[in-house]
Amino acid sequence: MPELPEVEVTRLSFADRITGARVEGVRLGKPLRWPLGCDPAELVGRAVRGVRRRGKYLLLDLDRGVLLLHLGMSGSLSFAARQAPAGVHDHFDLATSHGVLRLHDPRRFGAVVYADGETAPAAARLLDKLGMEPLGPDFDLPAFHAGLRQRQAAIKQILLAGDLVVGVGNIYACEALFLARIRPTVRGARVSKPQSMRLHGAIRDVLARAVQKGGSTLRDFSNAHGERGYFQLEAMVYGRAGEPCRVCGTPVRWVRQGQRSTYFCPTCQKH
DNA sequence: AAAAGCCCCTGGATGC
DNA sequence: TGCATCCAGGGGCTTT
Repeated sequence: MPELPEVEVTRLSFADRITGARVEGVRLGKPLRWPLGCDPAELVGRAVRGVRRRGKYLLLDLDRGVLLLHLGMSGSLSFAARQAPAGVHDHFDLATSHGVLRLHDPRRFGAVVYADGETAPAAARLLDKLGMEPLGPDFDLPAFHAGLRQRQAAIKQILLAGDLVVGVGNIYACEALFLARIRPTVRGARVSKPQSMRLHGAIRDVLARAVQKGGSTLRDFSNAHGERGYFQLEAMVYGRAGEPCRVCGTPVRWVRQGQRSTYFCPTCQKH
């Protein structure tokens, strides 16, 4: 579910309210992708300094240490003064003096990992290989183009890999490639300078607009207030196989790339 | 080194 | 109604 826009929308929806809170307790449900990495009791009493995002990870800064949260495919966070009793898919609660932060994640591909700092091994293992932040000042066009040129993989796979640019998942990779008029199967090494320039702009544009719309809610995503996103209504190709391209009318085509679905317009995205 | 597959897990939609 | 199959927003790890 959650790509960069959904993670950022989630962050914005509770960061201010949890900042300054004191941890009062932790409740763990069924196992997530990785173990927490510390005794939950150790977290009690610590203060929440703020919430940052790196790629699709949320970093909950404590006065000592950091909690890395990842929403996986089906995760969502809620933050409320009073939470209902935990449901079968609520696998992590962080009770604080300002309210309870709860991770709901049916598929349990998500994770909550404690590390003594973002450079500590438990965090660095996950964060060190991440690429450029597409909405940040470090999303450098020459570096992006050079990074693409040295790879033989399909352009869409390079975007999803996250080691060149982070946060672009299946929906936004399809959408950005459509906006840039690039065929998802083109090898990175064959992407021209004008194409990578368009793609660089399209990634920023589509992610920023998605944040504005509250993200995409395909099934059940909602921010920490329980509000849904609406960007899916503006999708040009994602999930629209067989439907007419919104630009030229050609039926949108579906292909499989590395066990993921890819959608594109064969006319608008010639190469 | 880079690319391609393999899984982790649950649930909803579809088809017979 | 019941059961099988396929698909789903991710990504680390293992194998080529």
